[in-house]
Formats: sequence, structure tokens, C-alpha cells
Amino acid sequence: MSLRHAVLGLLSESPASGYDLMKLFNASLTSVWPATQSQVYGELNKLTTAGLVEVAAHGPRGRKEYAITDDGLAELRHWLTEVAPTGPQRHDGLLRVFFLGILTPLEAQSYLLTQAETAARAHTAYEQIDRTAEWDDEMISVYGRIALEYGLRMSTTMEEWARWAADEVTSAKARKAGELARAQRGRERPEQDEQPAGERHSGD
Amino acid sequence: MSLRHAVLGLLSESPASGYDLMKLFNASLTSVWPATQSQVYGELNKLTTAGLVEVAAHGPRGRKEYAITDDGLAELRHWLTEVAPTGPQRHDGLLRVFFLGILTPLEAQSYLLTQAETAARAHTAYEQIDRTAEWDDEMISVYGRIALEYGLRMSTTMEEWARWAADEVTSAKARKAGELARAQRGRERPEQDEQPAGERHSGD
DNA sequence: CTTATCATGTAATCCGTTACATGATTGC
DNA sequence: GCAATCATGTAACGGATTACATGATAAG
Repeated sequence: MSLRHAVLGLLSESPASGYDLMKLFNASLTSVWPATQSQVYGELNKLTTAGLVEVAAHGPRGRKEYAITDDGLAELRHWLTEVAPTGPQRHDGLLRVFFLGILTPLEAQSYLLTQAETAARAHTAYEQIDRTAEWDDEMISVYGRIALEYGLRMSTTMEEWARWAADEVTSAKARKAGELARAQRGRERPEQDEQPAGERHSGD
Repeated sequence: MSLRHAVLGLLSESPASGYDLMKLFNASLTSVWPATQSQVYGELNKLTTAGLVEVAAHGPRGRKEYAITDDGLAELRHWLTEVAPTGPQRHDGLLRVFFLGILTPLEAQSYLLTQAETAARAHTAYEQIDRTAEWDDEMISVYGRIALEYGLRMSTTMEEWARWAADEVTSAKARKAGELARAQRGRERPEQDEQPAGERHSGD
């Protein structure tokens, strides 16, 4: 139910039209709560019916400027203080990690290093925003800066983790090669030292 | 479209029934790709129609044991190697941060410190898993360990960030109080005692 | 024989995505 | 006049959530 609260939150800063809100979503909330135009207009109508926002002014081209109501502000406060956040839920990049075992170690490493680069690029983008934005001492921007810092720290951790993980794959490969060598020495029917591409791991 | 790939991924490790898969989802994939029972059973039927999995055996109580097909494995490999991950998209905990300005600084701090505690508890839970799980040297568990490390590192970063953020709120409050005092005195008198614990790292 | 577990499914509803449709006003 | 921008909406589709429905079998 958080699209509703994202809209209420933006309107708590200043009145805006659906069109304005879309710009705000794309400018500042893309990475935490993306929304499409359909969604925003639909939600504004629902919020109006529920009495949490109201049309404060009509402008040219059928523009409707929405403002948050007292009920809306109460709902926003309630959400901020009483409703427990759930945290990020789905992460398809990490989901893939669980299944990297079906790839060759080299392919798996390549995947992890790509992840590292993606994180590094994200970090650079956040730094860019940090430099570009004017961080005046207003309360509003204190929290904007805090959210940005989250992005900066998370992308750093992500990159470090991915590089470490790629390295772990190397170590594991080495360990496995060692085991194979030992097994070869111990038995009479040695196998090839490289596994082609179709090796299954059903022997557990 | 990643539910499909989560199911394929689990079936690539061993054949399983829908019931088994649900246990696996709840045991190991809850935090990266949660799925409900309806979804899993529905997806298995779709996957069977698409020829990516097949019913390998029938058991008691109408149990259907599914196995991944060659086409399914090819699809899984394709997804792992060719399809770019999108990363986590929605984060309602961070979304709230953007709107903490409508709360009092104390309420905002309380929110951030609760986030820190949640992260700390998550970290402890991951450590518990780390200690409990048997990390044999199989390839499968290499990647399980890597995914767990992600959780460990991210929860640490999250906790540190939240504590830092709570601190920032204090500094901002202090700055604002300072401004008010200066405005009251009505004269210019620059002071240098502020900024208690605010170590910056993106040196500007 | 009764309960817990195993096992599969359907229906309703909501949320999110993509695409389509339409029109008013401003600036050149 | 024409293009860019401003501005709002609807329709179709698929994914996710919740609730409901049903029954078989193993264990006590």
C-alpha cells in the first residue's frame, strides 16, 4: 500500500498536479518507489474519494492541483510512526546467485564482476547527485541527504561483496581442483582435469 | 518474470513436488524472492505446458514430482547469463526517510534507531544460519554461503547507516538551534564548536 | 479414529506495467 | 500553423496476495 503514502508524502511538501508528481517520482523516488503515470493518476482519484487529498485549484489544460488534507497528513504520520516497514523484498540479482552452480566457475565469476561494476556505476551516479544538489540547511534536505547516503553506502558494500564473491569462486575452484588431483592420484581411472559444460551435480 | 526462474533454479538442484518447493521457498528464498503456494502451483502448471519442467513421478496423495527438462535448463542458463538483473526496486523503509521531515526530530530519530535495531536483529539471524548450516565443500553451498555473506554485509551497512543518520538528525537540530539563537541575537558571530561526530567521507 | 501433515488446486482482488487515446496551451 | 510540452485519463494483461476448498495418508 505504499504508493499511496509516496503520493501523500510528496504532497505534504507542496501541492502538485499529477503531472508534477510524475516528475517528482522520476526525479527523486525512482530508486525507492517507482511509479507509472497510470498509477499516479489513479491513486490521486482514489485518494480524493477517500478524502486524504483534495483538488485545491484548477489550472489551464484541465490541470488539477492537489493538496493534502488533514486526514491525509494524519494517515501519513500514522504510516511513518506506527506501520512497520517491510524492507526490500525481491532481488533478482541475488536470486541468481543461488543458482550460479549450474554455470561454469568462469561464467559465475563474470556474473559477479558485472554486478560489481553495476554497483560501482550506481555509486558514481549517487556521487554525482551529491555534488550537483544544493544541500542547504533546510530540514527537508537533511533527509534527502540521508537517503542519498544510504545509496552511497549500499552501492559500496555491494561492489565490495561482489568482488569478494568472485574471489571466493576462485578459491572454491582451487579447492575442488585439489580434491580432484588427490582423487586422481588415489584411483586408477583418472578423469580429465577440466569439466566441459554439462557436468551435473546429482551425486549427493 | 523471475518466479519462473526461481522454480527452475530449485528444480535444477533436485526434483521436487510443489509442496517441497514451497518449503524450499520459505527456507531459503524468502528474503530474495518470496512466493505463495498459489503462485508455485500455478507456475508449475505453466512450466509444464511450456515444456520447461515435467512430471517425473507420481506419488501418494496425488503428489507430482517435477523435474527440470533440457529446455528448462537452457532457459535457466539463458536467464543467468544473458538477462540483466534489475536489482531491488521498492524499499518502503527508505521511502519513509524522504518524509521524516513532517515528524519531530525526536520521532525521526526513533524511526532511524528502530531501523538500526531491525538490521542488527537481521544480522544476528544471518549469523545464526551461518553457524547452523553445514558448509561442506560442494559447489552448491559455495553460492549459498556467498548469498548469506550478502545478507551479513548489507545488514551491517544498514545498521551503521541508520545510527549515523540518527546522529545526523541531532547535528541538524543543533545547527538549526544555533541559527535561531544567532537570529535572536541579531548579530553576526561565527562559531566553530558544532559538528560533534559528523565525520564525512566524500571529501568536498 | 482422530489429528497432523502432505498435497493440490480455484477465485477474488489488488498492484504494476505497457500501450493507447485525447486534448489544451505555449513558444517559435 | 506547428511542434513541444503540459495534462489527464482508460484498457488490457500479468503478477502477487489472501482466502477458500478438498482430499489422501501416516502416526499416534
